[in-house]
Amino acid sequence: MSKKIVTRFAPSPTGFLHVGSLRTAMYNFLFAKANKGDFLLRIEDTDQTRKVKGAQESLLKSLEQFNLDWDNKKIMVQSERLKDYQAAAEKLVKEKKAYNCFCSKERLDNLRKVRQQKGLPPMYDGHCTNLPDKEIDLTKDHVIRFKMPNSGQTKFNDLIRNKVIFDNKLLDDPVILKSDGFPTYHLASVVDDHEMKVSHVIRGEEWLPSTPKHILLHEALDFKAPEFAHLPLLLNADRSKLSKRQGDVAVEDFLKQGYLEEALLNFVLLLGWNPGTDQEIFSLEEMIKSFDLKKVHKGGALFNTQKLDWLNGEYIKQKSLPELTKLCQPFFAAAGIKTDLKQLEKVVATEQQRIKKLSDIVEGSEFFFKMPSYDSKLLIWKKGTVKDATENLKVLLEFLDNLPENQWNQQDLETAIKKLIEEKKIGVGDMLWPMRVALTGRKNSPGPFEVAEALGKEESLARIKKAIDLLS
RNA sequence: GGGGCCAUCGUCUAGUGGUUAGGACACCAGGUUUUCAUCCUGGCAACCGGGGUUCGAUUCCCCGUGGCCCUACCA
Repeated sequence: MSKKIVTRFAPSPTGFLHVGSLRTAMYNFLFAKANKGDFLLRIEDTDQTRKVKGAQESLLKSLEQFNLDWDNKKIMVQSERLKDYQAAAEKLVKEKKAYNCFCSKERLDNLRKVRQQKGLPPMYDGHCTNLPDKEIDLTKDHVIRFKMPNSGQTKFNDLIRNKVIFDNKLLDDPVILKSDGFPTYHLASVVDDHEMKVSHVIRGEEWLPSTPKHILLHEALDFKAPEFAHLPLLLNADRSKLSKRQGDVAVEDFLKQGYLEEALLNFVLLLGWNPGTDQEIFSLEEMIKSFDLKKVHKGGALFNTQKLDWLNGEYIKQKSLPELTKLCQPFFAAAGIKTDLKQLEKVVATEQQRIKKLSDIVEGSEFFFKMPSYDSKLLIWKKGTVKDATENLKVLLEFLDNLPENQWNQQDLETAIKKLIEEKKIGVGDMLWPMRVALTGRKNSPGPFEVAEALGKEESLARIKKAIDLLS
């Protein structure tokens, strides 16, 4: 039996969950679950300056919302493990695999500038590599740098990209321990991945260039390096790495707009992966069943919400009415519309097939709560034969007035009114168009029968009366 | 500048040493419908370029071009 599969998601608590991170977390989750392994969580809060209050809680909440449940009860938090990183760094120094560096920020900035002007790679020049012992004063500000080999190559087999090769002499000596005693990503992630027995590191492509450093670090620490898989990036419309300011990137933003978790997850799943079949809609269980890391793409994918809108519409159509109503309620509330759930359900029913996002529900159904003013000309059907809808509306009004209350539902209304139309030899549209406009005040809206039901008899009759007044 | 990664319709993608290069979204047209939406039918639309290898390359190799990422005491 081969080793247990362990993956991890390791976000930095610097803000809300990013859609790209959502995909990374999901792929890690799916790969682990597809292989009966563990999906672990770690918080990478080693940069004190970028840490945002509440971000960790928000990240966890988002993952829970998407049902990406992690397996360890206790989440590893890097800021609580400083001693381990320091010990690892000191061990490397003792073994001469790393060294103390006292170079000031000014010196480094200048070094970079000079080297760049000369057209050289802006690497560290090794100034502190072989400092004599007497010049080492550990009470002074310093960092620890990991010494990279200056010859040979580091190769590894990326699970998505296959063989990747780097020349060691082109690798910079990375800082692994900062002057504030915190580790950098490189050290912390290596120490932790080993500690957590991570078997597969699945992360964004931006980490590909530093992977040789991580492999060398594992080796220097006598750790066995995990497998690596570097995911393609999510891109803005201009093909740059997906970022804020070109639109929403936080998962929360999308949820606020009325995208459903299932739809967002499904959408992001398909950005860089597909099962090789025509299936496009997946439950989480189906995702786990079909997921295969080998089928992940190499090229980046544009984050284009056109297809997300479609997917979201599909998921909305699949919802049960009570469930959808509950989901829509906050959007109504935000618009100042407070009605009981039963009434709301009728309204939502008229819009379920029509909306792409939950937020569309408000704009689509405003007329239920407040009759908009409209031009009387709108009551005349352009394709119709009747120049004046007044007569038809009067017939309708009288008919509806006499319709028993218990027949006031979409089905019975439709049957009854269509029968009436036939008896009176009125054109279907000549009757239904003005009826619908009378009820909604809109050029486009749900059908007249469903609207009438949702509105109720009293309000429907009142609106038809008003339409007749408007015409005379 | 250096290094790495990548390259099929507008977008997400399938796929192959010989295919009418397939699907989905978007778009367009038609049908259904009182309107819009839904639904059904149809249509438009792609293998970055140049060299090889080969009887034959979209597919394999090389070069180029383009895009992206990295090049921090950020992750």
